[in-house]
Amino acid sequence: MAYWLLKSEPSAYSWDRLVADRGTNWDGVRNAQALNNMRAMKPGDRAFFYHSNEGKDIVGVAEIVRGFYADPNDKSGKLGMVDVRPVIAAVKPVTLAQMKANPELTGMALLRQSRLSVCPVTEREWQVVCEMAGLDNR
DNA sequence: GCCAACGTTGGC
DNA sequence: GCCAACGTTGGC
Repeated sequence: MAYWLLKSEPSAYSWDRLVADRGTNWDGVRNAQALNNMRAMKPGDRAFFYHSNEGKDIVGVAEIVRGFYADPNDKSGKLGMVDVRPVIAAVKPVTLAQMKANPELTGMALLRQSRLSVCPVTEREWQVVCEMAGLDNR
């Protein structure tokens, strides 16, 4: 199983909305690198849900329930989406500042490439952040 | 194929 | 609101 991080501005689509919707199609991604990360996603993979701009914190864990598939509205054939569902909210949201301050997380893609909206997360990083979030390695 | 100009994201 | 760090576009 692989681990990921999905960014969303809460004003555009928040964790609360994901919970209320019980899941959503993660579409609208245009960046090539982010799309490549999405192509590598498989059902069962887990992803942190990160609020950008407002909050700047990881607020929950989501699960990939359907791997990458083409966006039917995209003529270029390059765009696509995955389906996600909420798993559990963070007991304690983990802020960007906290992650930056943790020496174990200096290599995190989120910190190295601030503009990448779909980031890979290593198993070690996943464990560390879960612990910070008050989630016992979920 | 290079690179300047421009647009976008997202932290501060 | 500003700006750094990208990505994209288009002229050459």
